[in-house]
Amino acid sequence: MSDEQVDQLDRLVSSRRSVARGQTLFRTGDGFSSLYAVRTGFFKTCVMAEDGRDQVTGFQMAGELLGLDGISTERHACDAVALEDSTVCVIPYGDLEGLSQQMPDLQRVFHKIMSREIVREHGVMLLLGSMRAEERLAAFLLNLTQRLHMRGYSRSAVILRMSREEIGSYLGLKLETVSRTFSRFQAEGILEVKQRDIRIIDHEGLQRLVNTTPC
Amino acid sequence: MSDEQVDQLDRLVSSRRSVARGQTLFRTGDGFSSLYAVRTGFFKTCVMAEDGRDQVTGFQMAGELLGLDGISTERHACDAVALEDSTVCVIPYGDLEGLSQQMPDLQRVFHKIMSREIVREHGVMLLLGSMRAEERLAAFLLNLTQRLHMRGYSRSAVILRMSREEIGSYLGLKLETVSRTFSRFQAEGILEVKQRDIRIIDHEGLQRLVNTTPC
DNA sequence: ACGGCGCCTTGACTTGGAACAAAGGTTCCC
DNA sequence: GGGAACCTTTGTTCCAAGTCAAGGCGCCGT
Repeated sequence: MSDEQVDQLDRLVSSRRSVARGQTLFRTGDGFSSLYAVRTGFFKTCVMAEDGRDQVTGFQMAGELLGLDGISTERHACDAVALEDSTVCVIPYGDLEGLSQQMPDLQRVFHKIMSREIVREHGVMLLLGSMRAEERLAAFLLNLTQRLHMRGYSRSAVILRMSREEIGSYLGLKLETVSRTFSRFQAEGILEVKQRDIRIIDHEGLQRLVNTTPC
Repeated sequence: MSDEQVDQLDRLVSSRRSVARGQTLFRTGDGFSSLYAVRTGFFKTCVMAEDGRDQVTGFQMAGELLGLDGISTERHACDAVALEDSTVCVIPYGDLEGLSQQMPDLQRVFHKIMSREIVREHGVMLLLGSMRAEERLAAFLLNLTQRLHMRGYSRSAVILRMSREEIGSYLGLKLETVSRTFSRFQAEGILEVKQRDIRIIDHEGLQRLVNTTPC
C-alpha cells in the first residue's frame, strides 16, 4: 500500500464524535450519510414496530461498525443508542465509496464486513426461532465474552453494559425470565451473578447448554 | 452507460444453472465463488445448529439474490434449497468485484442490496422476538403477497411453495401452530385456506393484526 | 446520612404454544 | 389404479415463559 493510500485511509476516518450515555448516535428515519466505527464505549441498536414495541437487534463494542442499515434507503432503519459514554469515528459513506473504487482491498474488506453482519443476524434468527430461554442466555454470554476476550478482556468476568430488559429484548424474553435464568445459572454453579457483574465459573457448562438439544 | 459496459454486465450474469426441486444450490461449508440471482422458481435458505435443529432464514423468489452469506469467510454459511424446479443466474463474485471497481453505479446498487438484506433481517428479528403466532403469520403472508404483487401476481391469491413445517421454522413456530392459525384465520373470515392454496379475503384485517398490540 | 428512584429479584398464578396422537388428503411412483 | 410416503388438520394434555405483584438493592443528589 502506498503512502498516499495510507494517508487517504487516515483522512477517511479522521473525524470523531462522542455520544453520552443514553444519547442516540442516529435514529430511524434520519438521513444516512456516514458509517460509524465504535472507538470506545458500548451501543445497542433497536428497531421499533408501528405499535411501539421495540426489539434490540444488536450490541456493538469497540471496533464494530454501526449504520450499515442506512445504505439501502439512504435513511437509517434503526436507532443506535450509547449504553455508556462513547466515542465513534465518523466514516463519510461517499468517501468510502470513492476510495474503495481505487482500493480493491478496501472494497473487499467492506464487503466482508457487510456479509459478516448478515451471517451474524442468521445466528440471531436461529437463537430466536429455536432456542429455549437457558440456551439463549448461554449463547448470549458466550458471544459477549468471546468478543470481549478478542479485545483483551477476561474470558470469565463481564460487567454488563445493558439492563435485564435490554438483554430480554435482544433474546426475545421478558426481563423477569432473564433474571430468573441468571439466578438458576448461579444456583447450578455455572455463574456468579451480582447485578451486572457476572463471573463465569463453568464455561464448559455454558457451552454444553448451547450445543445440546434437550427439547 | 456505454455499450461496452452493457456488454460487460451481460457477460457478468450470462451463466445459468438449474436446480431441481429439493436440490441444493449450495450448502453450509461449500467454498464461495459466486452469487446467484433467482430467475425462475423459489428457494429457501436455512442455517443449522450443531445439534441438528435448523432455522429457515428466508424465502427467495425471482429477482432476489442468494449467497451473500459466503462473502465474509469465502465459505457459504447456510444452505440454499430449491422449493420447486428453479433456474438461477450465476454471478462470479470476482467478476462482480472487478466490474464494480470500474462502475460506481454497480457498486452502489450492490451495497444497497446487501444493506437491504440486513434491514430485512432486522424485521425478522422483530417478528421472532416480539410477535405472537397470529401476528407472525399475518406479517408473513403480507410480506409474501406484497413481493408477489410487485412481480405481477395477484395480491389476494397465493399458492404456497413451502410446507407448514418450513413456514413454522421461518416464523419460530411448530407446524401444528401454523396449521391451527391458518384455520383460525379461515374461521374468522380473513382467509380461505385449501392446503397450500391461500386466498386473502380481508387484507385490512391482516394488516390490523400486525399493527395492533393485543398483548 | 437519608430519601427517592431505577433496576433487579422472587413469588404466585395464568396462558400460549409445544408435544403427542390420530385421522384425513395429496402426490407420485410403481 | 393402488398404495406408500408425506403433508395437513384437529383433539388433548402439559409446561415454559409471560403476567402481575411485592419487596430489596444500590446509586444519586441534597
